[in-house]
Amino acid sequence: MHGTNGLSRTNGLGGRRRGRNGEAIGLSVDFGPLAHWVGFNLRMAQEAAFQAFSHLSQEIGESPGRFATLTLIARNPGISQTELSLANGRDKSSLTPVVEDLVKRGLIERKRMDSDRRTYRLYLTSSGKKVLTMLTRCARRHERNLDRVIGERDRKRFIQILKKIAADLG
Amino acid sequence: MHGTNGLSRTNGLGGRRRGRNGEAIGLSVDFGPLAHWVGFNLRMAQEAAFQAFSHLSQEIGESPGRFATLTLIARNPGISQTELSLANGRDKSSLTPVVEDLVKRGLIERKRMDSDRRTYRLYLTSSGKKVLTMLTRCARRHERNLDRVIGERDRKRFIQILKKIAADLG
DNA sequence: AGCGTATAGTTTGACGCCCAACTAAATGCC
DNA sequence: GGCATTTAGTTGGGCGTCAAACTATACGCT
Repeated sequence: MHGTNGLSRTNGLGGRRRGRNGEAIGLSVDFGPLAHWVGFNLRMAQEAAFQAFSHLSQEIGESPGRFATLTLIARNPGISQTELSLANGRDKSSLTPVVEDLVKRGLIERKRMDSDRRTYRLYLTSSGKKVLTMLTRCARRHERNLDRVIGERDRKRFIQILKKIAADLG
Repeated sequence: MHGTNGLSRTNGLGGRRRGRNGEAIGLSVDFGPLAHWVGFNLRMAQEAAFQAFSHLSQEIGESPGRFATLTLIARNPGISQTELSLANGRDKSSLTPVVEDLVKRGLIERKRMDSDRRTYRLYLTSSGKKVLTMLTRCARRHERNLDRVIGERDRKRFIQILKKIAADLG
């Protein structure tokens, strides 16, 4: 160890680098304009939140990506895969393997429609409902953690802004 | 088309579904608890912002992921790959192909250290600086768009909260 | 009825990411 | 000096994602 290691990730603002002879060194990194930009911080926050939820949901043996999918099916029984993928913000092709897996594991059911034999309709099975209940508990715990970080005062406004970003840039 | 299609993505809040006989249908989707949860909205916002920047940066023929990497090298000349990956919030192994590509295209330079022959030090080349300048212009445009959506009044606080989430959950 | 167009879902290929295992080099301890 | 431990970076496997091409159904117009 030569003194160039041991990066601290703690200081949220890009810390000053303490260049000796023009070289950059550890212990703090200059984030430059990244520190003030929304895009970068949005990515870092999302990543951190996702990781945290991922750990929680892994405790009950479910992948975090399944959660939004199951919730949306539960709230919109009979939803089609395309509608689902739009609501979930993913390409419809990404949904194919997910749906396959959920069907195989008996968490959801797909039915062909009579009137339009192209579309499927998706429904939660009772075992899917059980899993969703557990995942939801998990998510609530996660949300409580986030709420503590954000603070009750700013929470509503914060979510409003997130929604606005998703809507206006979509 | 049977009336079950044409999902509207516009209404940010999970709209009411208009179930006829218990079936869910298009035109609006019930997001249930997802609508109020930070995690979901964080993901949607990040995805939207990323997509938007991706389109902008593709106009100048660069992948959006390169941007933070180049900026961090520019601000911290001689940074090591591990430091870089930490600052950037990615696994160090993800950096290997990126660095390879950037070196091959002449945007950065790697030098072995004499004192510790395991670590590389990364530097921007002059052509790398040119590319970064273009990318930065691009990013500023992107940020202006985001600022318009967020509003100048909330911007500072918003970024503060994002930073706090990344720091506290990291 | 028939043909062109639109739509639902799948397939394929590429990419970026993580994690775990690995190699090479440095450090610490005896 | 020698050997266990730590560290920097790479490799390989797997996963989730997108975009484009594809299949099949449905719709509209004449």
